[in-house]
Amino acid sequence: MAVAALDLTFHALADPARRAMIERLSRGPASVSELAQPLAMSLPAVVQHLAVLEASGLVASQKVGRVRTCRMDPAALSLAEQWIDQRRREWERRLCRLGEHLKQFPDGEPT
Amino acid sequence: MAVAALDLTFHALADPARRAMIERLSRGPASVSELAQPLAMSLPAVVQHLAVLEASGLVASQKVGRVRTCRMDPAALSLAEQWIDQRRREWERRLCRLGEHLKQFPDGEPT
DNA sequence: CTGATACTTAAGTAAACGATTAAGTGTACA
DNA sequence: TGTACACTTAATCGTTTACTTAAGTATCAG
Repeated sequence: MAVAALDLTFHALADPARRAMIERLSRGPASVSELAQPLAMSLPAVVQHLAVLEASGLVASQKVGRVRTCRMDPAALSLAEQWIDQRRREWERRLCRLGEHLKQFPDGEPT
Repeated sequence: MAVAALDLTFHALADPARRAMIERLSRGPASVSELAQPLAMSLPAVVQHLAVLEASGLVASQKVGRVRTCRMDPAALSLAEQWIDQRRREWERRLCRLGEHLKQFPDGEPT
């Protein structure tokens, strides 16, 4: 269940244009045009990237008049961060166990 | 430059099979067959996923005799985690500034 | 030497991606 | 009213992905 959410989130983060959009939105809301302005691509391309970001939950938007305002939602970002952190912790935990183990056998691996 | 590295890392993390492989490797080294065993796909498919993981630097492997042993490298993971953390921090920093601002204008937005 | 094991390589395929251009919709404003 | 603006939709196109099967290579065990 959470698997698919991580799929969408990491996939959304795997593109430099989409990360640039998130970097912009982390500094505050922006319209679609404002998001598109620094990017070297057509507006429809930007909108497609935006759809990927919205599908992942990283970004939400609402339209008022003729301008759509986008804002970042850090919750999806935290989910991804937590997954990474858990893997890193598990890796470190294993190193600790390994160290404790080696202390008992000062002159080489027991097995 | 670091952009391409994040591309590769997030792309590597965007697939459930590859995340499963990393989860396995966070608990210790494993052979290709061991990585493949819980996955519902052919061995060549697993090897292709492994190539993606190695290209991102998340995993390294070496062959001894006929068995290739894979181990996780947490450095690439940290790089991704740092990018996420920076975005979250910037978002939070902006919330703080916004709060300070609103304190000066208790009855609505100044602009 | 023979056979089993552990990959490895190659080739092919269906679907997803990332972009484009062209045309359309709905606001805002003079 | 009419024109510029801010998207929006649709159709298309070349590339990359995520597999597959089939066949090949290199150990190791007896």
